[in-house]
Amino acid sequence: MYLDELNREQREAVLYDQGPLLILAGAGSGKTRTIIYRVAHLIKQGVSPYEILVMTFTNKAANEMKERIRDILGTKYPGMWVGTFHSICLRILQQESIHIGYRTPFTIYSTSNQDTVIKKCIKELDLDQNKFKPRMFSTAINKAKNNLQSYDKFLDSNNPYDKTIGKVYKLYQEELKSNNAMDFGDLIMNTVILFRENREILKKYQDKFKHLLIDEYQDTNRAQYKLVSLLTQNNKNVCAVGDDDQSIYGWRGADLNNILDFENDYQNVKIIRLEQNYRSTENILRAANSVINNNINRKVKELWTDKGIGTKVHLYQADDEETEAYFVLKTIKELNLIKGYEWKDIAILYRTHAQSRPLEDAFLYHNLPYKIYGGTRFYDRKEIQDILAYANLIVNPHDNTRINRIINVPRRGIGERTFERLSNYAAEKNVSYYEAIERTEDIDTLSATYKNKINDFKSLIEKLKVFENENPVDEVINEIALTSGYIDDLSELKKRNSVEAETRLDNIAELINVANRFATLNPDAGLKEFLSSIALETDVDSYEEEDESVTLMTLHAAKGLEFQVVFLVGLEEGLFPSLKFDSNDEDDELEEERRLCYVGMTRAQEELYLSYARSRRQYGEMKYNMPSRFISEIPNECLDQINIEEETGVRSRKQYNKAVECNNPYIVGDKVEHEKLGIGIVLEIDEDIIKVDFLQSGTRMLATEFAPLRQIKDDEITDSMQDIEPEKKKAQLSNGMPDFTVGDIVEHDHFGIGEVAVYDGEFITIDFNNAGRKMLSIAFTKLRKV
DNA sequence: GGTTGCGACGTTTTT
DNA sequence: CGTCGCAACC
Repeated sequence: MYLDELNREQREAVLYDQGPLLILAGAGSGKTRTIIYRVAHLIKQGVSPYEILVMTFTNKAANEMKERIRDILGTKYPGMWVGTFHSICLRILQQESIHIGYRTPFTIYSTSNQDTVIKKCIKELDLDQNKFKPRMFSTAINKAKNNLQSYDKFLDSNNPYDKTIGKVYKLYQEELKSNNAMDFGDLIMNTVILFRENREILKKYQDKFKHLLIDEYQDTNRAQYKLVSLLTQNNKNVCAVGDDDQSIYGWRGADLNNILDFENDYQNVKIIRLEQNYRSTENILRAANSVINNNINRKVKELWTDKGIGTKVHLYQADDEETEAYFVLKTIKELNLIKGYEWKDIAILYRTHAQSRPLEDAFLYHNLPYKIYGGTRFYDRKEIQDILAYANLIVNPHDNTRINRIINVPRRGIGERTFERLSNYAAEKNVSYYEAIERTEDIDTLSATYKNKINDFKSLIEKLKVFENENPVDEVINEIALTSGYIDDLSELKKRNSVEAETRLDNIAELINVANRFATLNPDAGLKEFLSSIALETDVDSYEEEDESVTLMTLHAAKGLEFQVVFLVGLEEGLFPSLKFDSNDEDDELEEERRLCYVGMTRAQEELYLSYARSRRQYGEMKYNMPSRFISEIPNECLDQINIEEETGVRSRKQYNKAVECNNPYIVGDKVEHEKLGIGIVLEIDEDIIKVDFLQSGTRMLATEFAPLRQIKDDEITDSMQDIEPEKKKAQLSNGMPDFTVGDIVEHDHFGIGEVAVYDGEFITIDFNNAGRKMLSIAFTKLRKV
């Protein structure tokens, strides 16, 4: 009996019969299991699969659910709707598109397509292209759609900036409509509009879906929230599952209040908390719990585990991003060799994609198999977008943006002027580009030569249309690549630039593979379905557990996954948490960063490594960041500091066997020798000025360019030099600074006056009146009690 | 009409 | 450090 496999709370959630149910499921508490068992139970109770709707945020989660429901019931239920918010809405809209003025099939515009259209709008509105970047508008428009706001609200605004947004938004929307295209935001918003304006259609779906289950409810935005509430107006069988501590999509419009206010939105809500964590050891969980405990805006809960204490959370301080990468590499090799972990058991998580590069370099150089998820997305590659533009055109010929993209790709002599004449005609007659193409004879401005060229393009598309009717999708893609001349073009290029052309050809081959897999799995589906499915697909969806390689991904992409070993790298102020917070510490955005940290830490089952670098290249220049405040939020007894001081510096840099280029050769903590002033330690660095604390003569500011300084290597250190540390500490003590306690008012030479917030003997966190919160290493900091 | 070179600019995170 | 867009070149 499947109920035996559940704990008490999980079982209660599965058996709870009618009415709104909120499952607050902590990280690793068996959330997915609970949902699928609930679905299985409903079906066993006689609920038809047709009456169940399960909505998730990622395709990966949706696929996993489908698979596990099938496993547990032993049959496949094709009638059950399980999918992402976007795919569910797409499915509804494709059936009902006529009611909102769209033709079926319409096309979906991804982020990059969106930018293309917006760029065109900016041009058409004659806005200063240096001042107005497409990104500003796409951000604003997406945000508006997430909040169900139309352009009217912006146009009515008194704020000139908002007015401009309104103008672009409006034109953009008209452009989409005439291209018969929708962007991601439209998929949700238009479904809500459809339901609001057509009561009988809404009723149809309300009647159909007797049970709604929503995964990751904490990530719903206003539009998604509205969608759920419309569908559940009459029958309140809504089961929302989520964890407010794992809400990490605020920037995408996710509203934490949707989950925090669930009890107020519905009457007689049953709340079930899943607090037993089945994933991590005690040390990891305690560390994660105490980090997230610093958030104010949350439902208080405390996860527990019976997995045993486990090893402590490891902390490593690196000199720079390269030594950090080397540390990760070295540790992974040891874990594999000594403890027997496999590559696939290990993940490296970071805040931004850019951080993957040094790791990738190190892994490549030392032959460690790895796989990076996300980043430059496969479907965003130029050649893929080009081929898919043809495919989309076959399905939806009114797609002007895509005609524009490929009418002369590869080159077929239809230049800018020719295209302009074509588009002018289309604008004049108020027809789509493709309709204009069908009527080239009417376009007086075109000479016979160019009419012929356009006609050739037309017959290319027409032939592909015929081909598409009779062939599976992978062959259609292949045919496009061939007959468009794209392959020939690349083969030609290959003679001159073999690497570039080679990878592009490989990518096209991979696209054909993807199409082939799709055709095999969905024998009844055609090109239209294939295009919809990949429009909503991301790289993370292709994550495969069987892969024999180490996983690299962003923290966002890691949600929902678990690994035996997790490295969380780049824990530095300014990078993670990413934004520069001034004095207003308890900020929504900071709390979201902290949740992200919590998500990352709770991915680990057995070993968790945290690391930060004292210096890091950002935007091509050296930055010296403080260790992340999140580190100081972890209790000391859970932490195991691998190196502070003895293993940093020259030695590990040498081990990495690579010259570190940098204008300023010093980093904080380096030991240096001055011709006259003797031996000292670098305290602070500001561009090419460094502040050095000399043993004999106190602190001095020096210009690295002129000062007769040299760095002392570790192996040169003589007995007397090794005493630098104890000497320093003694000096501090004799200065009348026995110890600090929280609340002490202190003065720092550079940051000024502040109040001690956290102090653990090693690091001290101070809220400076002017400089904000800083965490400083006590060994390198001169502080005076005031 | 296409290619190459230079300067300005910028980074979270994704369906 | 890269990429992107633009301008001058072939």
